[in-house]
Amino acid sequence: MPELPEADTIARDLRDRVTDAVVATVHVLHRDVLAPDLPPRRLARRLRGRRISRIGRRGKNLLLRLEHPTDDPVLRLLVNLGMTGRLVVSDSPRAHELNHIAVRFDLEDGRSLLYDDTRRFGRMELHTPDSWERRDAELGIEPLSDDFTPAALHRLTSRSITPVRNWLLDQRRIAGIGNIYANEALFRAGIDPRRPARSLSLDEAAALHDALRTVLADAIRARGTTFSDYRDGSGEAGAYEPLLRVYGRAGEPCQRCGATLERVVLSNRSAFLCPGCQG
DNA sequence: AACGCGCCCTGTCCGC
DNA sequence: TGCGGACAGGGCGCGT
Repeated sequence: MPELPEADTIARDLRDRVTDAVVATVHVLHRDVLAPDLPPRRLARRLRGRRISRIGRRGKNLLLRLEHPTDDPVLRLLVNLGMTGRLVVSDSPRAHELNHIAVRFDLEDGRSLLYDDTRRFGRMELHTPDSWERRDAELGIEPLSDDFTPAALHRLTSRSITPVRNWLLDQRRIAGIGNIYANEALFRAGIDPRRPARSLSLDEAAALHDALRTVLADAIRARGTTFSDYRDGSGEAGAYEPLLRVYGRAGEPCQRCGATLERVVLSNRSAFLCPGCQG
């Protein structure tokens, strides 16, 4: 379940390994991971000969900047990893473990960048500067940026009646939060995930703001959470899972107050909470 | 128009 | 041993 910390970890790994590599050919093995307006042949034709000049992240999406030796405009490949997407370089020790390679980017140096996705919930989009500008505008604020302040969070939440856990998952509001870190942050802020977003006081919004930043930064430091499927850019698991305080821990005692942690369902998706700390 | 729901997928786990 | 069902949950299309 790659969220912002997992995407960040993968971007850092790939940055070290494939920055300045040049794409030779692209092989699409499962076209359903490509955006509907991106036929495999077009992806291959447009990427051939391009240099991977920069690797970044926007929300939970990976962003590969691809430059051409002539004056062609820069292209950006956006990779949303969905639930089970992985981006691994072929010379990683664990690359042979990939069983569901959907797209293979063969590089001129003989290696390949492999996109593996068991469930094929992931999507790739290829953007021109113009289309990227529009796409970027659809994504919400970066939670680790300077623009994301307690006041900004309070202002954003103040107009929505949806449960705050659901609210946090909407990428148009804040970009990069998924179910794991939404639940973890709400626990640390002492806020019940079922509460309407607009019921949060300024103090509570400030606590949530602080919790989100702490949880995301800690998870980046731990190279992400491997709950079941996530792997980093070398195919390795993340180390944050043991640090989760509520996610996936229904029935266990709360580490803070000892009450039994609960699982509830909001919009067909699990939410986890401590009835003592988040009442 | 904001919001909730069902669907897309496959692998794993659990109960019978 | 095998099988059906629940579950995982990001994002999108649709109905309200």
